[in-house]
Amino acid sequence: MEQVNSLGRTAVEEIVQKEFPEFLEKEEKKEEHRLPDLRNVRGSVVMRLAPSPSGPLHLGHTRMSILNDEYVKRYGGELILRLEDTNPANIDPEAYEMIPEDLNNIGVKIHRIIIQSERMEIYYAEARNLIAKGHAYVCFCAAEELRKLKLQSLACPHRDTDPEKSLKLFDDMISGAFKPGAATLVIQTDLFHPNPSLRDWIAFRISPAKHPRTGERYYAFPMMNFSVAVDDHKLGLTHVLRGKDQLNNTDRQRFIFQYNGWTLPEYYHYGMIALPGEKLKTSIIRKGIREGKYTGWDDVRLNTVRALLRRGYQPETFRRYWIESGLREIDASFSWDIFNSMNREVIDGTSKRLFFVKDPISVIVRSGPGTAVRIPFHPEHKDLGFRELQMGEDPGIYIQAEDWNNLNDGATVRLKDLYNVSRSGEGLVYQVDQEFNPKTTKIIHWLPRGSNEFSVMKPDGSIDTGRIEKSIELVEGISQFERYGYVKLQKDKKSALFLHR
RNA sequence: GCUCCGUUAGUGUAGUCAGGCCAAGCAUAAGGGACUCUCAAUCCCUCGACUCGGGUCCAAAUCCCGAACGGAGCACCA
Repeated sequence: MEQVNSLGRTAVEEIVQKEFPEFLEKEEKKEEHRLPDLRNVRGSVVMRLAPSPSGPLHLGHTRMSILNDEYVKRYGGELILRLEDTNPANIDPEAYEMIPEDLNNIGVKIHRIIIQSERMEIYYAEARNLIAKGHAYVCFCAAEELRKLKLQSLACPHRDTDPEKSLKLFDDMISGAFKPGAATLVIQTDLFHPNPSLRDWIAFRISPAKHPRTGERYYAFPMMNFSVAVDDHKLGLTHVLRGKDQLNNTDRQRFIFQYNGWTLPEYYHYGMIALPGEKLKTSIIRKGIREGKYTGWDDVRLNTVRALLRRGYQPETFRRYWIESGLREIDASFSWDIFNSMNREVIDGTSKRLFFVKDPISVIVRSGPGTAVRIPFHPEHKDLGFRELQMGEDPGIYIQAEDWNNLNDGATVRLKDLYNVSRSGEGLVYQVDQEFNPKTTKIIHWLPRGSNEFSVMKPDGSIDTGRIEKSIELVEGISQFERYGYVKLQKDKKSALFLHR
């Protein structure tokens, strides 16, 4: 093995090519992760994304977005963005714009946008339809009361109201005859259903909050289980991808399909993904932004799509990650290690290298020749160009405090791409004719005195300060600061956002 | 407590529907090495898993039963 290794890569490849061509072929067949086929696809598919417009999309949303997009692209058909704004109390008017933007930015193609608050008459009509068939009734029980009865499989006093009267009561309800909380429309299912959460469930409730889009036009709003079932059918969905947390809801919605004789879409319930770190609820972030704790929805500390894109994560990375995660029903935790590694793979080849000296200390190099060095922006992609570090007359340089502290008196270190120096007291001394051996001499990066001040904002909220090469003027976008990590440069060229190592 | 779902290495997954080619593949992490004037990238090697117990079968990660563990739901939220 050692012998083989000592040959170097090209030599080994040549030998393998000559002697064992079949190995190389096998190598190329390396399979990409592929999503499983969907059941019962007839020609094309119709699928949907159904976020509630309570804020912009976050990391968790990208999974369903990418998966749906992938399948629609595979089979052809339509991807519908359905904004579920039937709870006026939980709507951010700006989200109607932010969500399509976020989707577009991660490369998800939306064919049609549906807004539920524009479809209220449809829901009312379907509700009347079910009431008339005796599948729903207007209930005046208190929330607690109804819950208690259901747990005991007992009917509430309003369950037997005849359809005629229920229809009248429903019209009263939506036109504002009852106080908030006083009346609901309940779907009749089976009081003896073994799963208590499937017994008679609420389809409409009164919501007095002013709706950002419909104002005070509507007084009673459908619950998601009702509007989702109606829309999934009316929009002709063939396949529905949703989280496991929706399993009970799927079962509830089946009743609507069954009562109407509608054909069910194919449902898939993928497992929950635990996002590491504190789970920040949209409402908490919004509050934080208002109070100035966060700079906005794209604050580097947040896991919103806009924050992650701003830091330099690539649309391709989201896609690869979620395709690899697939549709499994197992709960898993999100792995930043793997996510970052995928992103690194996407960006490395085009990320220009720069020296960023964190916590710089200024030291003098005695008897060093004033000189300039020319370094490629990328060690393997010389076509990305070169940058220059100019020592000039000033014998002073910056190195990282950490590197200085690790350097014993008399010890030698390599100033990358320059020359060797050794520590002598509080300064460095140029080492003439010192042969450089990377195996024994540690390499550190450095900057000529006079380099620009710079700071890096990190996702944990901390800030690294230091100095950056003047040639940052020639670089934009994502850069790799050597021995530090990948960052996204800001337009001002005075700061960057930390991406990952 | 009730209902439903799941359980492959530290992490993410392939394989499970149609049992044998799985003494379990890939990625990532970790350790070692090659290369390299970055602690990056690239390349090589190593480490490491079918939750447990029964059953069916010539043969089980794969089918059946049970247990344990984990998760989701049990809202006039979505």
